[in-house]
Amino acid sequence: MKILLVEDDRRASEYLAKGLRELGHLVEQAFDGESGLKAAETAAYDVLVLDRMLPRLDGLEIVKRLRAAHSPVPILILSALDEVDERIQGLRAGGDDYLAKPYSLEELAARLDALVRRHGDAGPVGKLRLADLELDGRARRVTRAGRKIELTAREFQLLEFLLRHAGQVVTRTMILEGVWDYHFDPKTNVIDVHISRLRQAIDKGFDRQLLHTVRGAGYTLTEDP
Amino acid sequence: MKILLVEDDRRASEYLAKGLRELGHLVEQAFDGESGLKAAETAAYDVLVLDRMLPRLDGLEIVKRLRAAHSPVPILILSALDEVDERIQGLRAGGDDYLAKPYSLEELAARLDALVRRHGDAGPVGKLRLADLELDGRARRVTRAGRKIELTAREFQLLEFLLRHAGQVVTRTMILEGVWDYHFDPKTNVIDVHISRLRQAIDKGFDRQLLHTVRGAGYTLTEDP
DNA sequence: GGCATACCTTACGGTGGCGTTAAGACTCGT
DNA sequence: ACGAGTCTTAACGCCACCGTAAGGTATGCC
Repeated sequence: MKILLVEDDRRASEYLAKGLRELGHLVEQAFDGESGLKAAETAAYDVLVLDRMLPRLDGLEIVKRLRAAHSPVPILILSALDEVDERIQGLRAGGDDYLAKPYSLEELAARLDALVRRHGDAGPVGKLRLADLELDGRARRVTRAGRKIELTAREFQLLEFLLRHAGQVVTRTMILEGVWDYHFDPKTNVIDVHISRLRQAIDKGFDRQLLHTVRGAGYTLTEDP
Repeated sequence: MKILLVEDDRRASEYLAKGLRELGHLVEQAFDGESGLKAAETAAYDVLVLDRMLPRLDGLEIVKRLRAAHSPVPILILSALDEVDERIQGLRAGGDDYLAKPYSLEELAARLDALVRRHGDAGPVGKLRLADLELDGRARRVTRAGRKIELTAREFQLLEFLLRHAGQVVTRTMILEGVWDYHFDPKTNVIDVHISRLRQAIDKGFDRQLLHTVRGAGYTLTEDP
């Protein structure tokens, strides 16, 4: 999923970002409150991770402003302090969860999963499914009709993205932003190539095709023909 | 670990208890506040799970009394409500974490683990097993297909960590945190080396490989090919 | 039908992730 | 203080994966 991480400590930020990326998430970073808020307002994230103490604009202040603007995005707040009062302030400001340093990546990831799940569809943990195609995020495993399918990292990300938007048409631009984190047109056919490979992997040899092209628009993953 | 579960809804209690036991925990149950408090005062638990609303003695009241008696035991509070005020009250009373219904067993278990870990002692030791590979934490002994396998301390820790996350992908960052207790990137290939050695030890000479690489992500221990 | 556009497929070189080996640093027990 | 066992670092080679390009195929418009 797409995460905005706002943390001024460069080292900590890189560390968390790397860890989250390893887990298959798409992470964008901001290093001060102001740019963090701007990013949160501009792009669509599945969840925000905010440090409590930030230069230029405090973490809690960001939360307040976003909530004032009726942004429903789930927010997790990081803090150096494990004081009850700290946590309470975080929640009162509109944060959805709270994690005290030193945080373990594992716990952070688990809470993010839980937050996002609670906020959206209450699907079971990390499992996406369409017809007989199943994707397990935690095990990084894809099966179709029970048979295991080997995917590369990119292919996996792509499939995950498509599954998250199953039934709707996803445009190339959406894919570029959601999977590659490109905010511009690369002028190449990267997407086509990966879609092609993904198709081979998940649809080849099966009767019912799941990955369809919508000419002029993009692609869609659906079981309806 | 040893868990005290105080929940008056019989059905819910049984469900949670069963789930936690399946995860290898030792669960004792109380069905009203009074007996819950008494149990908490008498026996030593690794963690308490309290329902917010309880007959005879409210969950929050139990927390307050235990804290007043300087009991350090970590406490997680369950509640039907996800209101901010509810959560705040729980924390203010001295609870360490808060989980709103509907909770998933998985999330509950994860939070309990996190709570206990944060509170000090490292994980409990029991027996872990995957296919014909068995690890006995107490005896510090590993066997595969009945044959003893000699491991160094690090290798043992590493294997234990992997076994605890059997079936899911563990990233390098997770391993660094869980096994080395590094919260930064050492920029070396320590992990690779140890994985390599561990592989030699547990997989070499066996038909079915258990330790698999997930390129771009990390490693996974699983019996599925 | 012809043309243009959009899309698909295949091939290929570069990159970087991974595995292994070997050598040096460290730790602990004697 | 020495040595055996263990941990970590570094070097090096391999190969899977990614992205680009190029040529082929389908689709829609006139």
